[in-house]
Amino acid sequence: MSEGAAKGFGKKPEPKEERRKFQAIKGTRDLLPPETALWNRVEQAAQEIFASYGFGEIRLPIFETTDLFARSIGLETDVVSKEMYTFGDRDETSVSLRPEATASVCRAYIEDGMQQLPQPVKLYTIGPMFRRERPQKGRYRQFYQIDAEVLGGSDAPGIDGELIEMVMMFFERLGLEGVQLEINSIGDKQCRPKYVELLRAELQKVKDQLGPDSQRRIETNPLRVLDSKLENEQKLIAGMPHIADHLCEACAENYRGVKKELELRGVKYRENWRLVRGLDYYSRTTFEITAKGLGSQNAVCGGGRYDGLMELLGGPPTRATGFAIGEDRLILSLQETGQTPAPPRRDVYIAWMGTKVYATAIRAARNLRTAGFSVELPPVEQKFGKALGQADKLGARYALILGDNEVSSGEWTLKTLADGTQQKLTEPQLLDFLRNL
RNA sequence: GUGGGAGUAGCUCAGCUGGUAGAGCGUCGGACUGUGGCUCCGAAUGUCGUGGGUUCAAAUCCCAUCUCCCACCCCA
Repeated sequence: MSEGAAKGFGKKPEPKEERRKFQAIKGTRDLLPPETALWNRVEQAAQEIFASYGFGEIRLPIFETTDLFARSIGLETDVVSKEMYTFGDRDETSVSLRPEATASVCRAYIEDGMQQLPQPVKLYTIGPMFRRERPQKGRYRQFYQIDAEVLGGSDAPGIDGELIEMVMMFFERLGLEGVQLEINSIGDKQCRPKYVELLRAELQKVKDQLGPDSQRRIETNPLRVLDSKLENEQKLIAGMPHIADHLCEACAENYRGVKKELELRGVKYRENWRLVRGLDYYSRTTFEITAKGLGSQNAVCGGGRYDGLMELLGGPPTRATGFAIGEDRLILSLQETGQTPAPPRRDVYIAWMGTKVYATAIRAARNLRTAGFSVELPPVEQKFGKALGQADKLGARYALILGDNEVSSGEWTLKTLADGTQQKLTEPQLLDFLRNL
């Protein structure tokens, strides 16, 4: 081991911490069986469905230079200004654990020359993100996102429509309950600034009736005031101008197109003119999907179009749209509505006794496993009654009984745990029998 | 970053107005050394989240701190 690798450990004297209990860092957690089976099921479904829409998987670094995120997400956003895990690398460059995936996908698109591929390029990625927030229900400091992006090509509403259809299809396949899609258009570089000014002016008129947070946002980000949940602000906000009435013709046309696309695809949506996304790079269509059983952090998916981002990152002008699913929340919702995975089972538990049969037991286990069965082979000899007890506790379907009698006669005993019946089978018969279930 | 609630065995929790820990479940062992689920018996495991204070005496009262949960905020 190099000296450098050891640096930083055991530096400060630790007086009397001999029996220190280690625990996971705040906001992080272990995912254990059987819950991990549910995670796998979700990720497999995503892979299958996304593949059917022509998406390929991209695997990305978990950390990047800090300015990639600062540039794309926006310096003023909470995510960048106070929630990133940022540290200096050995050579002083500032790097950050990724708080989301879109910036990295765009970086990769440019860096790996994906403009050369047939457009649009459709990518998805699944993995952990990091944000230093106060944990609560459905919110962790390390959380998982299932992310999909459509890069390049046109801004045809069909692209947004298909993307949204895909998530909805995914949720439906999983049996997610209480799914609600909300959409909005927040305009583009042409029309949004004008609307923001108008909104700011209107908000100024009622400034003294707003709370301190909203007052501050009149200057920093008026759109966010629309997001406020404060009871006494609702009436005022309801009277504010709607962005839909102030979109430029191109944006308005595009928004109509997206809604038409959703209707064509039978996707139910609700328009929410107050839906504003928190990340700077969004433009035009934005959407959010909520589901049942989630507490106050109830968005399982958020996304939208970000046509200007690629240029901002030094790439060619490239249209793009995408979404991120909060996998932790998705799974939470599935669990809250009763989708609990069964604990792992064994097909066959091998109850062997007598050192003479051990070799046979090992061979049987290997052959059964090769044939695709889940097999438990106790590593030491046990009392017979206990072995069956273990088989029972592990939820095994069959117990393969191997003792002197079986080995000498060549007729093995297979016991069905559910009803207690037994049968004698030769080794080839056993495999046949199990295969034909 | 700001509030509220909670930390006692692996899990769920009891422990009244201070007298240095208990139940159920689970785990393991036995009754039952070639037939499991039931029943019965037995065992192990806690510096009572951590540190300090009050007291002859603290799981219990006081202060601090950490962690978890929920909400604000923000977002997936």
